[in-house]
Amino acid sequence: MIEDTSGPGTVRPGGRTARVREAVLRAAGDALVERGFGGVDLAEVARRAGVGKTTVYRRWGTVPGLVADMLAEMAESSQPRADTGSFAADLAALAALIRETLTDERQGPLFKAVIATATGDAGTAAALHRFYRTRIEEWSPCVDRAVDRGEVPEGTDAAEVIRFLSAPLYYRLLASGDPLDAGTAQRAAAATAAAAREGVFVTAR
Amino acid sequence: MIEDTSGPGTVRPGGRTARVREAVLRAAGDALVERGFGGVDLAEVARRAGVGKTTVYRRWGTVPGLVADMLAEMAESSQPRADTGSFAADLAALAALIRETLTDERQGPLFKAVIATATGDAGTAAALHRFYRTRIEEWSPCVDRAVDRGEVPEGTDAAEVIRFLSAPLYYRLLASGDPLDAGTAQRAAAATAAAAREGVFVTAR
DNA sequence: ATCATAACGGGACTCCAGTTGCGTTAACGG
DNA sequence: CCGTTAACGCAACTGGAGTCCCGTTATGAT
Repeated sequence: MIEDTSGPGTVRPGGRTARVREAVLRAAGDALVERGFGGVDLAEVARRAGVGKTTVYRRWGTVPGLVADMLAEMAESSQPRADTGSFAADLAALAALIRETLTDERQGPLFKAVIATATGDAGTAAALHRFYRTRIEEWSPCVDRAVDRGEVPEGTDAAEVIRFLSAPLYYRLLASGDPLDAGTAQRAAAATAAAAREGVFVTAR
Repeated sequence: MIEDTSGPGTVRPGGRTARVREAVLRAAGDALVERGFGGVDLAEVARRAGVGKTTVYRRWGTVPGLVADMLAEMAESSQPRADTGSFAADLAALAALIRETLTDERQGPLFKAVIATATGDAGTAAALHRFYRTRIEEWSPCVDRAVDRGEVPEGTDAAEVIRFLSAPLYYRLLASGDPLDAGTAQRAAAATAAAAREGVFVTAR
């Protein structure tokens, strides 16, 4: 199975192909929000995107394939990062941002559907993990600055702090079903800050 | 659409019906573990359970319907609760137990699949939320005892403590994909204990 | 401007998940 | 033990998701 990369075997990501991808990903997102993973069929996505269904089946093949491509797209658009000058306030801002995202009328159901898809497909799972890795890296500087300011101990694992902050919100969204109110976000920030100050997230070295 | 509950309209949960339910739920669990939600069709479940597929379609109708019934079953079998005499140790024991469950070869994939199913079906979601409510209530006494011993402040919300303890483990299982190692469970316990001691989970009253 | 071909689109076709109709089994009340 | 009927099982049916074939469009290189 050796691929011939010589000759005029070019790829064509421009013009029409890009437009088709954009339209299909948008339609797929709409379908996921409305029906969730499981209620999406590619034929309908194709119709709503104004695209031949053969195209969708050929390029993406399955719903998980489509979702994986969506996640690659989502990982590129970056979020604004807070910089208040205080560790606790930075964490509170991030917790509030995550809460707003997960309670958003569109984003909430979309994240649910995407995560559900990832539970059953290795490729989608890999794309999802890449997405969270980039998001976590974007916010890590908040923790690193807090270390520099002496608010939390040297050696604190920034990524682990962000994960612990996010976790309670995702837990409610996906598992317990308890309301995602502002108090929960505040508690998540306060709990993470308290634990970080005590050195719970210091990496053994 | 008024149902006639009078007359000899009896329900028959005994004998054969119970055996069929047991066989079908087990087969459904196996299918969920192997293929995940999305890769399960009721016809195959019926075959593996040694049961007519009409029966499965009539009693449960859809995969989410089946999963909701599984969750009702799961909510009944209770877990052993630790009682070490120390708040930190109790939390560590619970964190370790959750970690073992989620990394178990069968339970891990099963929980993933069940949660994925719940994201797309209100009935399954309700059953899932009931499941977690009962589990959280089972472990709440650990926190209440800690309050009695004066290890954490009066007014600490036991359910919220348990949720915060569980969350990091579920977050890794479902979202970030980072390894669910023993250290993570320990950090979850330590972080929750630290936050609880500082009164983060004290309910405003 | 021209050409080779990557990528798209329409429509017929297939296959099987889910439905329906009806006969059979066995649970439960008497 | 017997009768009623809830619940099950078999087999035929159907609708639409996913596949295939082949013609069309338009991209990118020259």
